[in-house]
Amino acid sequence: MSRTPHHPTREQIELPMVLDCLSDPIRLAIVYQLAQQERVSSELRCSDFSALSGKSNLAYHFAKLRECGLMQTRVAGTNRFMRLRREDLEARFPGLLDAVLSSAAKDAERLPLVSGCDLIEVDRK
Amino acid sequence: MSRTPHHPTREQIELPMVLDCLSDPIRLAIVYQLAQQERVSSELRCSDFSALSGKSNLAYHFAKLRECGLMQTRVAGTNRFMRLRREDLEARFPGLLDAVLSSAAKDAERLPLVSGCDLIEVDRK
DNA sequence: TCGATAGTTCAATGAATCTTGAACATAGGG
DNA sequence: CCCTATGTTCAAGATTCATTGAACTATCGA
Repeated sequence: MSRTPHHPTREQIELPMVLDCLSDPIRLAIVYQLAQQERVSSELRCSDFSALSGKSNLAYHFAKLRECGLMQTRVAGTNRFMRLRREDLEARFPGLLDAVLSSAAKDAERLPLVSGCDLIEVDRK
Repeated sequence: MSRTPHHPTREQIELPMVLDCLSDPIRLAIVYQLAQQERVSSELRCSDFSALSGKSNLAYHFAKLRECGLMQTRVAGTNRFMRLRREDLEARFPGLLDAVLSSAAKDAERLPLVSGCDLIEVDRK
């Protein structure tokens, strides 16, 4: 559990995998919330997403989001801090992430996008 | 077989379904080829995609593309003419389709995007 | 009317996916 | 040093998905 999880390099990011990752409502909500958080701190803990599903199911979705290159995990003590790989995504597929995010924002009422917690208070490390 | 297949209304188009549709390489290739074709005629027959897979598998993917609102089918005799629902997509999720298409174009070598037939000669009806 | 063509529909199979709970590993606080 | 909190991993289940071939429908042309 101590090693940093595997992430693909920028060039290894594949379009179908990215789209497939974003097509799951829970993962879309995770990415959406991470994007919202970028204005404040750019990182969130796993437990910040507990409203979306159970721990073990979230770990499964986190793994998929890492494997497809959408986000990165930094291990710090017993916490994992996740952040969007925005620069890599933008270099690889310009405009794609923002187009998906603004589409998701437009449909916020229909999607399980983080009911309640708009922005999360941050005070860490 | 004579009735026009079901299509969702503009407002019924859902983001996760659209992304899921586009995450399949064959469907992405279909959409990509339809977009290429827009410069010439905006419509293609089912058989124009026969390089991608067999007839019955293509019918399966066409159905998914219709159900999620990405394309429309017009029945004309024994042919079906398909075209992108670009205006509806643009109204619903502005910029999304173009972002995906330009991302696909950037990765054209990695994707099964219509080997060979760049643009298809059109002379119909 | 007969035959060929264009697509769909159906059934079946194997693969992949999502979800859950239990067990596990690791770090931090008393 | 124990106890707790944070996440991961594993096994199992149910569901969905992609692919294939065969059967079918409907239209057009000779």
